[in-house]
Amino acid sequence: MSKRATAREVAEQAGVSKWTVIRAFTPGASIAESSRVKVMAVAEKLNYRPNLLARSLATNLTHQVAVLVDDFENPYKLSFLERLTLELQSEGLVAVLININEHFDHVHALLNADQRQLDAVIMCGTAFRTEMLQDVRLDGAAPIFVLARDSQIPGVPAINCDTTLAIKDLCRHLHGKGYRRPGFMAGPKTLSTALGRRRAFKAFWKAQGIAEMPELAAHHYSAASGAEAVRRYLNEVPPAGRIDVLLCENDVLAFGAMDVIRSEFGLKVPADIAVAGFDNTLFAAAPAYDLTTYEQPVEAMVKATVAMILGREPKKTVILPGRLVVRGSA
Amino acid sequence: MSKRATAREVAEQAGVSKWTVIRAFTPGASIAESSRVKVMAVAEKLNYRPNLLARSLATNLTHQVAVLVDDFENPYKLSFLERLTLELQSEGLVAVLININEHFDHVHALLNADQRQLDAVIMCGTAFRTEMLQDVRLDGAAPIFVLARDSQIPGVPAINCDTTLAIKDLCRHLHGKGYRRPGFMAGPKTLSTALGRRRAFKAFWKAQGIAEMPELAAHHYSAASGAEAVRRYLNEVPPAGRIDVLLCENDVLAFGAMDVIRSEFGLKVPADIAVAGFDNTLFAAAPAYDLTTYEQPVEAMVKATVAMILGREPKKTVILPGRLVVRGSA
DNA sequence: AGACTTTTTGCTACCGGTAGCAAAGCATGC
DNA sequence: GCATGCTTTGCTACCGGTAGCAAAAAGTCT
Repeated sequence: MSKRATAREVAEQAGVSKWTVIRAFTPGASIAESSRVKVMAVAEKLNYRPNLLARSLATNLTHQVAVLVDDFENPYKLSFLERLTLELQSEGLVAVLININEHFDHVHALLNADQRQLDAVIMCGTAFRTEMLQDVRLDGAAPIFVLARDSQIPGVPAINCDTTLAIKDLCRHLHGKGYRRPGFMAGPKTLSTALGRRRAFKAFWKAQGIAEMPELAAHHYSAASGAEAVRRYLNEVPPAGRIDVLLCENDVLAFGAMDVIRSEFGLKVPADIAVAGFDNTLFAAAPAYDLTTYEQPVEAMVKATVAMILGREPKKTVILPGRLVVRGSA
Repeated sequence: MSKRATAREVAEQAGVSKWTVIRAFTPGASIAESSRVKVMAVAEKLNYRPNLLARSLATNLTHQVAVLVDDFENPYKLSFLERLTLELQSEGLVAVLININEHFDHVHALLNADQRQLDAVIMCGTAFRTEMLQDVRLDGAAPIFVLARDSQIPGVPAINCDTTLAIKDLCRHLHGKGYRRPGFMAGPKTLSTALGRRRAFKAFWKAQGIAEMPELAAHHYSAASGAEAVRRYLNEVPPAGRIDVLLCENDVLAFGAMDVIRSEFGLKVPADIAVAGFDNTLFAAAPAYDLTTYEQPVEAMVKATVAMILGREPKKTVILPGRLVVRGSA
């Protein structure tokens, strides 16, 4: 009794061929209303539903999309996943969540996605190295999209927030507030996204006639790394020579930085050192942090990605503007 | 050129039958070393890899597991997802992430998972109502597991932290610290998990001769709801009659509560009102909150779940002990 | 009623694998 | 040289659908 009913079984009981059963379940198929009703009654009785696996094999479409994630320390990723799954599901697609790590890297994940015949691959991570992808031969494989990050790979479109504009907006705000000794906290150096943000940051302040810009390096995108970087800086630099504002590459780094600035050094944010972040994580709004930050247009980015996956929009890199969120920390 | 190579094509080029090609890719299959080498060379040349979709259709095993999530506001869910995907992937399984919401409820998700022939369903959510499942007829469908929550459904095992023990541990700690006017903040009332926690809380304090225990009701498991609940309470109750410690059903509620207690009412935590949570979210350790909380044994829970999915362990409800994490907030 | 059109139904071939049987290939013992 | 047993290979049937053609049934017109 435990086996699923198939179209053939329904057909037998309804006294039609299995193709008529299939047609009853295919919207727009040519079938007489009378036999549709008859088939549906039997299908209901036998609890029949079409096997999507078999359909996928025949149509070469799985309606599944791989989502590669490597950064589970950033709560921001959760809202991304929420929006993304929501948007995919509303289009009849489903997300296959793949955790990228030392044991299962991007190449593995792509080959796996390919073998599973997934319709598309969304790379939604931070730490991956695009060079790795050059070596993979994926002839008839699923199209790849890079979400919330730049893409260096030819033919692989990126869907990203306009970070140059974002950094400029943030810096303009900070400059307007009167800060003149800016510092920048960057994540892992090898990443191109980080490079772009840093470049924009330096360019802005140079244009304001400010050349000195300490750079605090965080090894990972985690609060602990942000904390460590700012701890090192504050231990090295005496109060007189310190920065008066710190722009962090993302909110999580900023949280770690604020924790150390306040708890370990007894300094005030923003009075002694102002702090700004990037992402507008859930916690950024909490009074405990009250972080000035920049919000990525998550919904628009996700919609653009899904539109490309569905072929509604041409596959090409899209850069969307975000929104400056001013709060008390800077 | 863009189509994927199939076993048949490899077979033709290698001068063998397609079954020999398949055997070359099947560990432990009976095949001569010489032909294995020959096949592999051609496969490499044509960039052939077996089509897992076709395999799934034939074997009735997809090696995919549905993970239903409905609570994307809790950063804790992210660490759960990380561990879960890691564990699944290490066993050759993959997680299909399904976002449960008003438009796509559990019944939809289960039917969808069934049609996609997924091997198992993990319900990893908070707000779903188990009653809904009673109506679904899933004859030969995938086994369902409830993770990090109780299960009321007969035949559906739960893998959960021992919340009764947890609440007792937490309360014992709070009592030991001298608190005598406890309050409890509960999430949505209809949920059985919430009921269990509340019951354990009341039982403990009653045993200590304390009968008065205000209950602050949060409508969702979100910081905003936690904030709102505590705001309402503090506005209603004059300082003299207030609780001296608040145990929240999860960390996120506790964060919201602390925000309001400190920022809106200028009270000190723990001096005026101590606060404790549940989950040990990433942010619980941050100096800004420094939250006393209880850590669920995520890794053990996830391992137990996957072991049952793989059939290594009998499918039955498992309750695992967690760990009290004492910090400054209580 | 017969010719013609349109709708409905059944069919073959296929998607790319798996399962397990039967035949072929090969080495060994007598 | 031949029976014997093991390894290797090829085969048919199948998993549960889709695609599109051909035949059958129903409807329309004169």
